Amino acid sequence: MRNSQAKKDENRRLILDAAGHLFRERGIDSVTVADVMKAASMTHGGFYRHFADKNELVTQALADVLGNREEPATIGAFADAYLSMEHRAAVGDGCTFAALGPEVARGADEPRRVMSDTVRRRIDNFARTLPGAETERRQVAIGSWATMIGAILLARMAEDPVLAGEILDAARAWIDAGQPAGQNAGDNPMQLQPAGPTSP
Amino acid sequence: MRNSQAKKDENRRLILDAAGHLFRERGIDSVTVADVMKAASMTHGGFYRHFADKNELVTQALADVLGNREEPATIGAFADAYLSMEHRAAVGDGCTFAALGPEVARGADEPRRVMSDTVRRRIDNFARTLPGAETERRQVAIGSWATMIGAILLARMAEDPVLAGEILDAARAWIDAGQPAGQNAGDNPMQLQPAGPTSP
DNA sequence: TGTACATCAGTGAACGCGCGTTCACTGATGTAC
DNA sequence: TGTACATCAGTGAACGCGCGTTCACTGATGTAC
Repeated sequence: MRNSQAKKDENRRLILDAAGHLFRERGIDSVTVADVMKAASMTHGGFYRHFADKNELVTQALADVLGNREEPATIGAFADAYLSMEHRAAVGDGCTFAALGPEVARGADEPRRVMSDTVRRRIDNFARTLPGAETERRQVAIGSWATMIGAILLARMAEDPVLAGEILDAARAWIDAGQPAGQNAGDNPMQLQPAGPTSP
Repeated sequence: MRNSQAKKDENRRLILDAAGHLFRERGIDSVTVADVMKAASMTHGGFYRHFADKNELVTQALADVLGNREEPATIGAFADAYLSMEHRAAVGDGCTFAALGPEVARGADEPRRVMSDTVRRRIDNFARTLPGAETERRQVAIGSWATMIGAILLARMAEDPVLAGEILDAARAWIDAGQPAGQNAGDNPMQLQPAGPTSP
């Protein structure tokens, strides 16, 4: 039962979306090709009509999820969404760096390169939206972003929601304190899906 | 060839050390029981004289590595060691939260509880060594720690050592900027092995 | 202190299962005329 | 425009391999007397 090219493209999108969510939610190693195909409403055999192997899926799913950005306008708005209990809970829809950073960093070359390139681009873009001198802008960009990633990680490691909330709030205040007064202008390009689950 | 109790205890220590290093270096899922036993100079069959299953090893190795602390005296000294290219490279001897946080956070209950409890304890201990009012101390403790964890993650994701170095330096400066002037007193209890590889 | 025996730490083969991947098959799609 | 045929997207069984775990075995350790 051959499918049309349009249907194939649509199915490929379903596979990438399912992979992007499942990988972030459960980790790359723990998600099987069959899991992804099932979430995309297909059986596992057809997978290889779309990708050479699992590693190619990982690479493309990462590139896909790291490439699709449309972001809140200010660093403050971004931090508010990022450092929220909703983002803490929505791992599968949340920040890819926080969900998969360590695993990708020690993994295969191609996915690692995608993530590495994205880190550089994000820092550049983020810094560009900040005021001040080059060095200080990059420092604030890096410092703010690192704080957010570390804080969401800590908040997810902490099982107690009260402690998790304190961590997120403290990080939010810490970011404000670290910036020269009167910031929060310009949009930024950092990683965050639209709040709340959006797919499988 | 039965071993003495002393020899058994010694072997158990070898297993825990090997596991602590291998898990951080390659991730828990990617390290097999046979890998750990081989690194401890034994064959895999004897493993179950020490642990009921792999999950128990994970739990105990985490408890072990998260419990053994003797730390630099000041937050500045700690951040200097933490935000270094040496720590970036020494994943297997480095911060457990940065290496395994996401994987443990989404994994089995017992290891997760160990890590969760440690997060709370570290924040408490860290805040205790800082000056100022309670709220501010905890904010600085959480903010500094989150910055460090996020920064080492970003530095490891970035393949380019120059960019990695910039990230670490910027985070270091960001931490100084975020603190009320004239800090850096008291020791702190955060996660970092003695610099440089120490075992298998 | 010596002797006889039970225990049990570690070995290495084996088992069962789940995973990534392959393959024969199907029938709708697309193309050549 | 219609017809004949080749293509190929997706199916589901099967394969090979590696993993966690089990097990019979070994012989040194520890214990009872």
